[in-house]
Amino acid sequence: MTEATPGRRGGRQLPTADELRIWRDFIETTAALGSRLESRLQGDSSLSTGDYSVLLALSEAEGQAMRSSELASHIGWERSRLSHHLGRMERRGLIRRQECATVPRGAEVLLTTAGAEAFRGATFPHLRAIRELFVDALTPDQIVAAGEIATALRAQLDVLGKD
Amino acid sequence: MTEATPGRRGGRQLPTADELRIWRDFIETTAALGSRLESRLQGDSSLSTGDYSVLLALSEAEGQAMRSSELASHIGWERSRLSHHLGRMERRGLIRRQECATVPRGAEVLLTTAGAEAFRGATFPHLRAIRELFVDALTPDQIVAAGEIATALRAQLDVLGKD
DNA sequence: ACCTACCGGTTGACGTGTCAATGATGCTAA
DNA sequence: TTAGCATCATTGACACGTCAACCGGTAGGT
Repeated sequence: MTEATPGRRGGRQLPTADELRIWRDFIETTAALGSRLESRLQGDSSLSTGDYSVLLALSEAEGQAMRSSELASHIGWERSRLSHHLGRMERRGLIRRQECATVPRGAEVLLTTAGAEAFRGATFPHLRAIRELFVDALTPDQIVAAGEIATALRAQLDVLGKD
Repeated sequence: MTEATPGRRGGRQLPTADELRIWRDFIETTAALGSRLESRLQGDSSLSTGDYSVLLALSEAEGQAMRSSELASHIGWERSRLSHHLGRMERRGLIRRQECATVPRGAEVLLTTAGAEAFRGATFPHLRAIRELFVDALTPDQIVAAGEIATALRAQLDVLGKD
């Protein structure tokens, strides 16, 4: 680097103009990509990506059922978020909740037939959208690079903690 | 199944397992990055990234003022979204709205002193967070690659249209 | 036994985003 | 002129997320 003082990364405090431009492109484009996926899924199946995550997890679970906390940590959500979301999904008939026999004060979340059906109908168009919007947009090298970038960013998020 | 004829990219319909894993890492990590930035900004300045975008645009505008529509297209928001957001920012005293002299039906959005001050206080910590969470996480090559990936993804979003 | 502390889950308040509908006002064409 | 029509902005209804408070129950320590 061009810095004289050997602080961390040369002691530079702020991003350069180029770095900032790339940052904005990157964060805005990935956000736009996410919301495009969201609206594609919505149009194809009337499910949100949140619904999809929940249905995917339940579909793969034994007995198409999971305890609420377990489900939350499996898909990486806070319990409160999941609880609100399950309420909305229950109103739409996609899942059911019932007292858990084994765990006191536990809630068992189960997939309904309507939920399973909605998930089956959503899978193919969703994966196709991922191919069209992500895989087809990039060269194989870029896909690999995207994976490495994600790994590096995740590592930095982890090392800096929740501060 | 559906593919006796060679479609594009060898007729492959769905992403491979590797592509899907990278996709998930990528989209989840970028989303997490965005929300970490959000909460850093919130903690440092009590502003959201939405607030920041609005304040940035107004700060750079002549007379610290802009017409609502102009502002919306400048930061790439729908007008309805902006209107809701401006309502909340106005309640907090960050901006003011008044009838526009030049354009009939136009609303002029102006930065208040409190808004300008909040923006000044937020800038440095925000840029520092971008450096820590993004720039410092990646090698220079990866930063360049991230820019190229963003460009390629954006191009694909544009070519596929709003469907 | 009692107090406390945690644990699983829910709830309410509020900020945020989208969509569709609504004013309010100019522009244009029959 | 007037009947449409586009434009600028707001509004209401709703989905989604986070935060903090809460409730009910189990477990430990005294």
